[in-house]
Amino acid sequence: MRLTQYTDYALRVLLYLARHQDRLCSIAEIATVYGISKNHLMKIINDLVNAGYLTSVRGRNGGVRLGRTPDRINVGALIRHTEDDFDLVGCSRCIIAPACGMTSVFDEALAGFMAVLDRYTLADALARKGDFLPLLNAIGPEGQISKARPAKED
Amino acid sequence: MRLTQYTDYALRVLLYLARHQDRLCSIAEIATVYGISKNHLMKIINDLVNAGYLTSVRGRNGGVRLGRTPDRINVGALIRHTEDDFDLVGCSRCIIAPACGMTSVFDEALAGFMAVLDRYTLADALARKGDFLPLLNAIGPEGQISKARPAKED
DNA sequence: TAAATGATGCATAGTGAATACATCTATTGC
DNA sequence: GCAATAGATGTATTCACTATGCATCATTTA
Repeated sequence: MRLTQYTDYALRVLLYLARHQDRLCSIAEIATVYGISKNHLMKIINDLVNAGYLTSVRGRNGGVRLGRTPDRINVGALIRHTEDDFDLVGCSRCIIAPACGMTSVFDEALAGFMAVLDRYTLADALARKGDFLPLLNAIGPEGQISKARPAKED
Repeated sequence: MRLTQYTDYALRVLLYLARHQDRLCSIAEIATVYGISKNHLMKIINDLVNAGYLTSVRGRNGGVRLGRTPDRINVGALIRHTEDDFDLVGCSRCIIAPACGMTSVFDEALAGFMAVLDRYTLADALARKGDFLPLLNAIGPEGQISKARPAKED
């Protein structure tokens, strides 16, 4: 059971921008920090821009920033946006589906899952743990992680 | 967000066998009824046999049957068995993971999801909706569905 | 006007699941 | 005891989806 990397990256972008609300960040910068594909990230960011989560500025010295404050970005709503397939098991291809009691069980389980996510905003997630800026700042110019700061639990 | 077809098929097998507890069913029979790969199904069924969910009988006139009564087959436990990857987003590959507040949010959401499934057994699922045997019986010898009985909601 | 940066579309590659194939083992019926 | 049936197991191939790469266009600013 997994969400797509699409959702993963979208969250990382939002978290990063939430920590840098004072300035514009270029897509190249974010891609380098996380060590992921700039091209892929660009598509995700465009999607987030179109959905209103981000604001983009074109041209020289351009970049992106959050389109709303972190307390107005709901995690559940975001995931509903980035994940489009919530057909947990392939009921659409199963012949007993109309009389199958599992469908309602899964519906209820999914509702339980989303209910938790709906309770949190990006601001809540930021507040839940310590600042991760030191981790981001440990990234070298080529995106490699400085081993001086091992990733340990706080 | 999806579970694997592996889980999907495992559930279908259990539901089918729960409706035919009076006799042994061959893997070929189950594969034909659902119109799915017999080879793939065989591996899933073997897995279920090894886990104690099913009992198998080799040789001529052999087949499989439930290894426990439906009320002792917990849906949550089953899915934990058939799904081995619950790393919803790729936290293991994200550098801010140790300080990221999303991990605990996802842990909580996943717990909410599994909590619902843990509350139900196969017997509950069977009781939730009407009998689907008529649907299964509408299958012809080659596995095609008789269109005389459209799949409508009860 | 050139450089930087986002926007967009298409082609390619990687990954993992599903499927197919082959062979072995066990049981039953004749 | 032999042949047929049916499960057990391992390997290889196909397929779908995702991620990535590449090319090009659009926009802004120094």
